[in-house]
Amino acid sequence: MEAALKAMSDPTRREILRLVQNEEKPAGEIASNFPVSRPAISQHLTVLKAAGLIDERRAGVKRLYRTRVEGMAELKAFLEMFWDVRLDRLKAAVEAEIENEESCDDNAPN
Amino acid sequence: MEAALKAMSDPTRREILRLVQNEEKPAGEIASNFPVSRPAISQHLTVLKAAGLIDERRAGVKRLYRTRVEGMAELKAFLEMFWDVRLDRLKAAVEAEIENEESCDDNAPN
DNA sequence: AACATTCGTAAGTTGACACTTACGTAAGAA
DNA sequence: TTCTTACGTAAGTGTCAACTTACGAATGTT
Repeated sequence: MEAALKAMSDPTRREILRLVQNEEKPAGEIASNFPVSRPAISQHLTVLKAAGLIDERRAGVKRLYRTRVEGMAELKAFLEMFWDVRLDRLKAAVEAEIENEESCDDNAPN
Repeated sequence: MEAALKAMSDPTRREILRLVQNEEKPAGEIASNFPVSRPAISQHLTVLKAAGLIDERRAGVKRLYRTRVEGMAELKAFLEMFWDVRLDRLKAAVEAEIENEESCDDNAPN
């Protein structure tokens, strides 16, 4: 999960995920969409695979990649959980913020 | 947005976000929850603030932090869009909830 | 005034990371 | 077999990020 979030934090890897979202694509074709070298993309694919966000399949001399739905679902669930705690409080937080803008009291906590 | 995702990819910063999710907390109290030094946490707070994920307020000699709901909502909307849920509706709903704090209906459009 | 508290900032170190070029490997074609 | 295609891996480099200690700034207290 930690690895998945870190993998997602790189823009190149996010674009890779987008490219292989619905269809398998060979590494070379994926790399052709980026200005960096093919080995660089290969390393990104390794990171994504280790994070459980993509699957690899060998077809002859090629290696086909595609997003791993389970991994994406796990990451999504983690973030949903992360936000759900706040969503409960979202309304209250906004309301509190509005009220604080109105009455500027000198709160001295502690 | 890039900054927000990168900020979220660090476990210490995620824990900080969790700590200040509902209430303002001074920097020192936040730092007391971690094994690293106080300046390290101060730097994390700077990163989170630059990413728009937390707000800072000065109260006397202290600095109070808490999550910035707009920033979190933006990041959430971005990720929702990423895993291709048709979330134009939810995004609009969240934004409406932030701006139209008057009409607090509990729409949960999934 | 002098001092204490709370905290950010400066400067330096270490390790991780994204990238490069060079090379190795596996599969199919000639 | 030999050659070519499609890759990953190794090794090295520059940059950035997370951390440390030392110090300074701002506020509150005596």
